[in-house]
Amino acid sequence: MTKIDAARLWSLNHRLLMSVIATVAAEVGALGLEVKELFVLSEVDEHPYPAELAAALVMPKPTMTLYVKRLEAAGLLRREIDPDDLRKHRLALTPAGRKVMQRGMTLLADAFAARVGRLSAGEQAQLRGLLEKLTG
Amino acid sequence: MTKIDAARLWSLNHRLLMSVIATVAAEVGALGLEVKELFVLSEVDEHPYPAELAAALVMPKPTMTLYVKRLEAAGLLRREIDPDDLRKHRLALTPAGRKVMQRGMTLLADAFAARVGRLSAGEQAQLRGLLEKLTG
DNA sequence: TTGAACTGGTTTAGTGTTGAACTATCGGGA
DNA sequence: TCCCGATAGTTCAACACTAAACCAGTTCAA
Repeated sequence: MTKIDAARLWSLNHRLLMSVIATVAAEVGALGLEVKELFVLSEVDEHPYPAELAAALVMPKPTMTLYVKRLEAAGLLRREIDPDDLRKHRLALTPAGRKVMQRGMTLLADAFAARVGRLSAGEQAQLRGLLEKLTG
Repeated sequence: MTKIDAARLWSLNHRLLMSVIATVAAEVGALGLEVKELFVLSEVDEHPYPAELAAALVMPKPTMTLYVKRLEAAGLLRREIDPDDLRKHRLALTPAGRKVMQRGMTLLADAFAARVGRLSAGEQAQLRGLLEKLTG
């Protein structure tokens, strides 16, 4: 694969993602949530500390502070000091937060699926495996 | 593939792209350019009008106004009124703009390729095939 | 123990982005 | 010809984002 081909693929891929975000923004907004906030919620189980979350989602720490604050105020997230390390704030989804997160991810998945419908189930699994290697 | 898996797939893809952007930001910056400005340059040939560009790159028109203004001021872009429709501003890369664009896209491609390098030759071929189906 | 270096998280101040409203032009129908 | 609705692009005020600096708590070597 030549360099210019890789750049082209990358660019198309980027456009695909931007377009999916734009498509679901309105529906996700109806849940009282922004798309980026939805991403935060979706990773809380796996990365329950703000600094971890920020690294996983590739965003600066102050931005995460802001999102966590908003999500907590909205009652979607709980936050408590970690007794083992008083610097850390352990995060957890509230029941409402989990519900909204699942609905939002379904919206996102639907929009994405509409575009990747060209791939068979097997191919989708394949793609997932490859992306996991790339992001690991 | 369940919906939640599709969401996971989307999330992985998104993280990959964000991470590549973060990686090249400094090098592209050395060219006197932001990554998003680079994207604008890369699409000018194909979409020579601001409104078209904004749609193609999925960004609002005022943002495009700003980028075009900056890129023109930097001497990377030329802008002239379209004689056939006085509302339109036809855009074209200057020689300097084309050079910078090509260098920037190479940086982007290299960063992408560095990650693709984790995959075996067979896996790379697989990935390429899948992405081509997705974006083709 | 102490304190220097590090990590988690927040605040602030400045920059970047964008929705809403605007101007100018176009295109088509009466 | 004269509207009227639509489109290209811009302006501006409001909002979102983040770099830099900061505080608090932890770790570990001396």
